[in-house]
Amino acid sequence: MADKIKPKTRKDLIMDAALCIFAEKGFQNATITEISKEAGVSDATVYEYFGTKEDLLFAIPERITKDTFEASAKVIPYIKGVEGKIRAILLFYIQLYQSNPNYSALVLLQLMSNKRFRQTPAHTAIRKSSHVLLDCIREGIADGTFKKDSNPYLVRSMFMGTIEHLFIHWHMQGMPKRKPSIAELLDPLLEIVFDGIRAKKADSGTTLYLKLEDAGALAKILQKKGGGTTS
Amino acid sequence: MADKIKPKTRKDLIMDAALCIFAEKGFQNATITEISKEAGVSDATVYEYFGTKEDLLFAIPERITKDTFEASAKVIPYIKGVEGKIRAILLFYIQLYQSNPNYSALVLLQLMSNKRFRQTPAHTAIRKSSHVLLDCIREGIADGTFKKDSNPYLVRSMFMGTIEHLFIHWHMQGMPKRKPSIAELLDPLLEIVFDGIRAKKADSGTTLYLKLEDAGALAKILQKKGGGTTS
Amino acid sequence: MADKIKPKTRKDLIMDAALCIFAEKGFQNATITEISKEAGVSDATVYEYFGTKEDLLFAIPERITKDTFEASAKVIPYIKGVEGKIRAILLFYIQLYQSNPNYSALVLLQLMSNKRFRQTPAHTAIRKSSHVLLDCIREGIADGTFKKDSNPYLVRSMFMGTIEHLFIHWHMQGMPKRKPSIAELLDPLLEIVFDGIRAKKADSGTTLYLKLEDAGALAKILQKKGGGTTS
Amino acid sequence: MADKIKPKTRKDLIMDAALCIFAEKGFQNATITEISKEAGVSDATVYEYFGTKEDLLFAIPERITKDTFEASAKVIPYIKGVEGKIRAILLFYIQLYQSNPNYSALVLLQLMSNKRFRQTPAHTAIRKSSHVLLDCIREGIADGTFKKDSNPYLVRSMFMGTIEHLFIHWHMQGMPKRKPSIAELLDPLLEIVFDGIRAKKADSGTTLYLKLEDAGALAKILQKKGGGTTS
DNA sequence: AATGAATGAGGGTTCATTCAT
DNA sequence: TATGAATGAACCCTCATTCAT
Repeated sequence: MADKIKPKTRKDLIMDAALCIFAEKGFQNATITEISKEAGVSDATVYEYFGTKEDLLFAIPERITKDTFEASAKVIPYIKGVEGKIRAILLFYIQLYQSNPNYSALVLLQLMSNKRFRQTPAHTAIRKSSHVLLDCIREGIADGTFKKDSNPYLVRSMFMGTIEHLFIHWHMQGMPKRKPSIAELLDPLLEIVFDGIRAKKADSGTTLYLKLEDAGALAKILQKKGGGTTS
Repeated sequence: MADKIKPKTRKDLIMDAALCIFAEKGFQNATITEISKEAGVSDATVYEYFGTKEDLLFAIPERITKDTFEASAKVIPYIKGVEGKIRAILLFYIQLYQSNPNYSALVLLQLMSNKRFRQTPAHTAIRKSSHVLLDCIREGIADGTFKKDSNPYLVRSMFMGTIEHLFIHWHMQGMPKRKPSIAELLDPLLEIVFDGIRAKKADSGTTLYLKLEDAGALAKILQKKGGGTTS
Repeated sequence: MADKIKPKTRKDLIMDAALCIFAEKGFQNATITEISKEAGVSDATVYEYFGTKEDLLFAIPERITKDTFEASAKVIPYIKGVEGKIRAILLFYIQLYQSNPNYSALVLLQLMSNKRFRQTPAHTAIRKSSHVLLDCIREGIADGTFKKDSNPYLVRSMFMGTIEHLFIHWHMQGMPKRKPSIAELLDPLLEIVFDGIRAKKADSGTTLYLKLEDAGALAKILQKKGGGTTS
Repeated sequence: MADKIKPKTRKDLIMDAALCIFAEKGFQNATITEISKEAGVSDATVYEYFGTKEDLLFAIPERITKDTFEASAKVIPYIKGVEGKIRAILLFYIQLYQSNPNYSALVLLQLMSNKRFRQTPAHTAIRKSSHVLLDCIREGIADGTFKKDSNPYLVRSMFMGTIEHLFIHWHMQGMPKRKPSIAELLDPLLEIVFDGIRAKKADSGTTLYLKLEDAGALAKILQKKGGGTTS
């Protein structure tokens, strides 16, 4: 456990400064001079490490995204059940975004709408992770956890869209302290979606939805054997 | 109902051109010269109508958004039931975005992350509409349509986030023809969310989740009186 | 003879200033700021008229060269005899170079060694003029004025090379007043070259080299047969 | 004749690389980084040997020019007759330029128009050689080989200007294989110039120009005493 | 109302050169 | 001696914006 505390290299300093400035003022309104000053180096030094202002921009998520998704990929396989896997993936996202607000501001507000970003390794990592999520959903459909007629793309958009929407609004409002933090909204979110797409079969024996006024009828049913509802 | 076909004013021509260029290249990468050329006027003429480039940017959603939400506001009151109202509101959004891709590209990719946009009349209209949606959700909770413990903010984010996510991805992929158009995904989306937040019983509103192997225990409970929840 | 004195346009002012600065300091060492200041306009104004610093460079000889060679082309046809034509062409060059030292400095010292200049209209005009000169030499060979075995390319290089060499050295020495001006050297130059390539006799054209001390032997030979020419 | 194969020093490597790059892209468009990479050393090493980029530029012709003109100076005195001497000097130039295209490109296209180059030792050597050429011409005038009224400066410019012109064009056209190589044009060049400036006196007894059909007349003349022609 | 013409202000990028190691 | 790392100093070029006509 002997931690090698890597001393921050100049390259790291520049990226840190750039993340800070880009997140605060946007890519176009940030200047190299401002970034280099924040990093404590000269303009020219920035160009020693990054060919272009845009290269610098794209280098930032590359480092962070790579680390995160590698960590994510190591954990996911150990989780059993698609619902648990999905929860884990989304939790990674939320924690990444929440623990590094500058990063999430950058990705969600600057990069997502940048077409050239779609061709960077960082975006490839994001896409890959997004694909893992999609596969989990498909797996859930295949193994009967979720309804057969669920649209996995829609479900993924529901997860990612909701989370991104929450973060975007959080950022646009100046990142106020939230009573229910966004992480705390994950389970309610999952509950709603899973509840909406979960297969509810009587005989297979998973879950039962019933209304209490049917209690009498239910009692009878139960004495015979099983029964369920669907939406 | 004699339609006044308004002849396109110079102002409209400029806004049309600007919408087109802004959507295609982004606000920062668009130039006034390019827009004025597209509009068939001179650079200086643009400044006759709009004080700054940003004023021009903000003027575009103002016109469109206002019209749309006025139309929306007229229709909503006539719809009975929160689920129907919510559906109507979201359909307005989707149709607006889908029928005017340049507009949705502008709003979703350029404006949403612009802090100054939040202080424009156009954003006020959007916020108002967003508030109507929130009110519908709250109404649904209050009238027992939705579960008492639903988080209306989360639910709204689910609706809006999902729809925006679908449109953003559609734009980023070059707006391909989709097999299920985004409009066609509205009902599946609603079904999942409503199913996830709908109160399972009209009068009491509590919900019971149980597993069938507890059927025996349940039968006893039911005979006494009761109910519980599981996730 | 009503002269329209064209007022110098801004474009002309810029080109004049640029010619001046480029000739003095060289293309690479001249700055747009310096030129625009000399022209009494702003940097940006230079770019209103010329897309690039290099465009500005190439625009200068275009104007001058075009005028000169048009004038030249009008006069040449009226001159009879290839020697007269050649003299006229070279005189045009010399007068152009001499009356506009900045221009000749630019062309001879900056542009001649610029590969991209070779693809400009100005260079096309120069090439055309150079071709006219070559044609005159060929014509002289064809019509018996010059020796059949003269190499027209070499002869052209002798004319142009000599003139350019004289001007280059004149420039490199700071354009001193010359006792024999370069124009005054034209006739001596022509005399030497023409004398060297002129056919000594129309019909036979073989050449004899002999030394006078062999006069006695020659006399005998001649009484038997023959006679010849030398170059 | 035991050759000392000098191992290429780092300094030589750098100069070789620089010659190569300068010739190809021009002084201004070449970068130290490019040169040092080509030489296999670091940027800083270049500055170990050469104070500035321009020093490096000027160092290149110094080495080559010195060697050449020393060799030239050793040979010339052994040649009898000014025409032979002139021929030898020009042949040295041509062979130098032709055998080392990068060098000639550098000298003719980059250095000739550089005012500071005129103050370098390399240029002094060139000037010295040029002066030897001038002295030969003067000697020819003085000893009656050439016409008394010949302008030695003009004659020198004719030699040097023609040769340089031929080489410049050869370079600007991408150094194509020439049918008559430039070296092969030397004698035709000399023939034309010498023919144009050679003193042609009957009594002094040098050369005779005559046409064969005049043979009869000539025979008579010769029996009296000499005769010549002029242009 | 409309615009041609002009520009101030600024930004990204390059590169010769330096210097501690 | 050799160099990796760093930078100061420019320069080209862009463009939103202005204003006289």
